[in-house]
Amino acid sequence: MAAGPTAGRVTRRRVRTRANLLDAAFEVFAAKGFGRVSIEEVCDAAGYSRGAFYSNFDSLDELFFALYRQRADMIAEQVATALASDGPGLDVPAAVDRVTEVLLLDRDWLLVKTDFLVHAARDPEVARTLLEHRARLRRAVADRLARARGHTALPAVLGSIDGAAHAVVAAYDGVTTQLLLDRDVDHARTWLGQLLTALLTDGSTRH
Amino acid sequence: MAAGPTAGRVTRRRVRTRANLLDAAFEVFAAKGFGRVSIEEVCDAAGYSRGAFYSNFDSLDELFFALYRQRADMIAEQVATALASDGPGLDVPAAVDRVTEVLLLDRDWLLVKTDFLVHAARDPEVARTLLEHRARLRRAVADRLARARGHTALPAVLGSIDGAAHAVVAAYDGVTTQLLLDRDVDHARTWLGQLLTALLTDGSTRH
DNA sequence: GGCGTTGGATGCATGAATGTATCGGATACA
DNA sequence: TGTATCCGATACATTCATGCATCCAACGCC
Repeated sequence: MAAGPTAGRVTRRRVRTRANLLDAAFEVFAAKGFGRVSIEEVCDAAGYSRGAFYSNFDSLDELFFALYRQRADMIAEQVATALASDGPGLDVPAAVDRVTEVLLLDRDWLLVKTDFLVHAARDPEVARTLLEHRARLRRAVADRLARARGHTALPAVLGSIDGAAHAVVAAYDGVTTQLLLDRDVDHARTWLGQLLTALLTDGSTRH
Repeated sequence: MAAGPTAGRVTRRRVRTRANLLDAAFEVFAAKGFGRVSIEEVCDAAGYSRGAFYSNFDSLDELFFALYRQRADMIAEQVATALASDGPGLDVPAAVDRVTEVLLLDRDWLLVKTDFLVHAARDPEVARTLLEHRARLRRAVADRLARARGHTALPAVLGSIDGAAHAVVAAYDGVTTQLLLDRDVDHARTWLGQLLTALLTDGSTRH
């Protein structure tokens, strides 16, 4: 952890600069990628000097980690609230629309998240954080599916509701990859909708 | 492009060192990630000095690009042959097994591929190369599905055979992400099998 | 096997990023 | 308003990677 006062004295100024550094870092990381960003670039973008940085963080890695947590928490909350509302029936298209609005909101977040994935893939400690985030998303989905049980059928191949939730996250990951490459957000949204429909609804209409 | 002889004279030695550099680069990139690797590290791993590197490549980026093309071609070919064989009927579990054997062969390739994705996401030129690779995979899958038409039903939500092929690749991407995080190859294989089954076969058995 | 060409090794100069130590100004609290 | 503390700026030393220019050895071709 960074230095910080031993306990009290949460200086107003400090939280502001910390937030500014995180915001600037998000921009810069999204634009150039974690591996190609220097500490100084972040500081320049935020309008501070390196002294400010080292006063708040120990390394770029730590900043990156903090940044991910901050944004991931935000997203997870938004998804949860987007799914928590309305009754027991599951209107798949409507629910999908609401969720994709959040999950595929901006490409910048996907870029940063994928950078973080690459990071996590080589550090089990970091991986745990990312897995937790995914678990939160899954839980939100599973909760929603559980309330819809009996109203809507699920494919048996996926096993439990938990399996279905896993599938939803996998579909999200798959569409993310495609979106990162073709930059077509609208197409990604409809495509994710189709995928989820294929996975979650009765697919008896076949050809 | 790197210097290289003006035209002829493809020195035997040259191709060998180039191949050695590429192999070493694969190891090093997989282990540390593209963003954290220096030219000298690659040279050390390959047993050459930087002079050899600059004689064969102009930059780390170019080496990385060449490395990706090399491996991607290999994989695409393997997948195509794994799917081209046997008759018109589609035995999903068997086909899936054969393909996952290739696609989820080693984690190192997935690591490098994801690094490359991050790279491509910020450079449309590079993205095109990756999209071509994915298109080749899709085509192999679509060809296989086309031959199975009439023998097996496909979900209508996915639209055409091409849509189904897209879905297969998306599932692959989704499982890749999960595998990078939990490092459980066996689980990833069975999980990919379930997903593909859910996407491609008649899901009339529901609960 | 000799000779001209090519490939790779070595040494050096340059630029950039990092981390730290120190200093001046802002901030919170009495 | 005064003062002790904290925060961020500046300057510096150090390390590291890069790219080039030069040199020796291996190679291909006759």
